[in-house]
Amino acid sequence: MTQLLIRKLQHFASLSETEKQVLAGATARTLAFRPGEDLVHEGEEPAECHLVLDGVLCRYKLLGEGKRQIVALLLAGDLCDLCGLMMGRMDHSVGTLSAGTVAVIPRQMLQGMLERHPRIARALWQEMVVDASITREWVANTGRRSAYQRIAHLLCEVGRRLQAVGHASGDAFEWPLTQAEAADAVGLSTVHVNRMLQQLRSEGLIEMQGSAVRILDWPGLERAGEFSADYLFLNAGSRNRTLDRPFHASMP
Amino acid sequence: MTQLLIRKLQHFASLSETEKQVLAGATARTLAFRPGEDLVHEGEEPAECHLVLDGVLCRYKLLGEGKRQIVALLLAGDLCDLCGLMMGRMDHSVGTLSAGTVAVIPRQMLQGMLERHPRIARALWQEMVVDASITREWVANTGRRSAYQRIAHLLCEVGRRLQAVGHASGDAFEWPLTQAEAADAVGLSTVHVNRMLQQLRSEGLIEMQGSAVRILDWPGLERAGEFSADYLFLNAGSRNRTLDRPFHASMP
DNA sequence: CGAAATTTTGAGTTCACTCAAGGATGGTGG
DNA sequence: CCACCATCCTTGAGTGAACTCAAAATTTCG
Repeated sequence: MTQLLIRKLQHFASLSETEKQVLAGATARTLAFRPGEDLVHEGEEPAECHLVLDGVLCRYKLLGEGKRQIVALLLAGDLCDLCGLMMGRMDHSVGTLSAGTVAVIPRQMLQGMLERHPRIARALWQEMVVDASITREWVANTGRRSAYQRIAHLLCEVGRRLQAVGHASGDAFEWPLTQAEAADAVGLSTVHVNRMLQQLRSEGLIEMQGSAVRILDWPGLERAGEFSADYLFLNAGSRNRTLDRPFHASMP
Repeated sequence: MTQLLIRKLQHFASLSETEKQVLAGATARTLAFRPGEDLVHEGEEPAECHLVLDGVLCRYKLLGEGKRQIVALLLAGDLCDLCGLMMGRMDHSVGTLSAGTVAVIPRQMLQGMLERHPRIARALWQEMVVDASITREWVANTGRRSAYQRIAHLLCEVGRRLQAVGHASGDAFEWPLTQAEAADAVGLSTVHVNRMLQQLRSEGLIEMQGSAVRILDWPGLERAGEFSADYLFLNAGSRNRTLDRPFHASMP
């Protein structure tokens, strides 16, 4: 259940038994969702914090003339709206792309964890640092890579992240995006996404059947997308890090 | 000196006198820089934490074929490499765009503040949340806006942020970017940046002389760039926020 | 003052877009 | 179980925004 989060946070900070229990008990309830729903809207303060258990969501922004930009994908283990609770207002919306479930963590619960469990607070902070790192890579992706590279890069990222949380079967995984949604994620038109996917398939790098993808040639795909997984911090042990001791944080 | 940081962090959390003194004493020394230097490189762990006092730096990533993408601008009051200290490794490089100075905060000092001053830790966290919010807007900017809009948007952002830290004189401020650098920031070619700037000038929205810009028509420029300052959280008071009480965070 | 960097201009090219229509797919209800 | 509808994917042709290359004009700086 919340095992996902615990496992993930442990990447950053090894947690005590007590802390693990606190985390495990943090979930008030779970919430099932279908594709096309919105969890929070830009400008609102989220009522609670949502943790993805299953399925895929996205952070997105609506721009002029009906344009949309997806600015992040939220997979199992990701927190949807902690930033909104931190700042009192969401700078973006969160919507669902597939069916799935989220765990709901009441804000008092979160507040309590932050106050009483320094290592949890630290781990949550780091979780958000990784989120920011991914967003920076997206800027580079949309800003300076060709259409072909962008799509390859996106495939690599989703694949590696799903593998990391155990939501892939070997090199195959559910592809959570329609081509229109992929277009909104990498800043291309739907038609062009279609053509780039066809090219990747014809080159034998990937294989798609229905909503399932299989990466046939990981090195080839990573080369095609200039992908290096470093920015995902998937293997960040808690060792050898500078700011690596208990600390506190608070509000007035 | 570090007044900049104090003022900024106070946006988020009102600090006690003790905390302000701690912050004021956090700076070990200052470091002057010239354009074209690098503070930290991707992959490294920063030795210390740098706070911009004056001048402009950028976060950037180098991609294949000599391409470069600037993923953030660092202005007075911004922290350059806290994320690197948090994660033990930088996911990007930090370079200077102008001459200026940074304050150097030793990591033990930072560590001590995080351990002993919850509100400072919280404020630093929020500082990074705002950084992430800006990066998301950059994804939207490069992904879904026209060249004309991107340049207008960048001008608005830099102007508003410089105004917020008192580094603008009314509607005029130092423009810290060459056209090649602006191109790397918004994902365009140098030549096209030049043409878009000319267009903005000919439309009477801005005025440039040397490295100084004046915004002649704020509403017009914001309209041109689909700009809304919300994502900058410039006026985020500490009131009415959910996670707004002391908390702690730590490492194993 | 001269060298280097930056900005500007022009012309031709290309990558990705738009528009439009035809297939495929999948879910729903009869 | 099949028919239907909606959504999604695919294809083609023409267009356009932004790119590249190259060179001239300007500014900056030692």
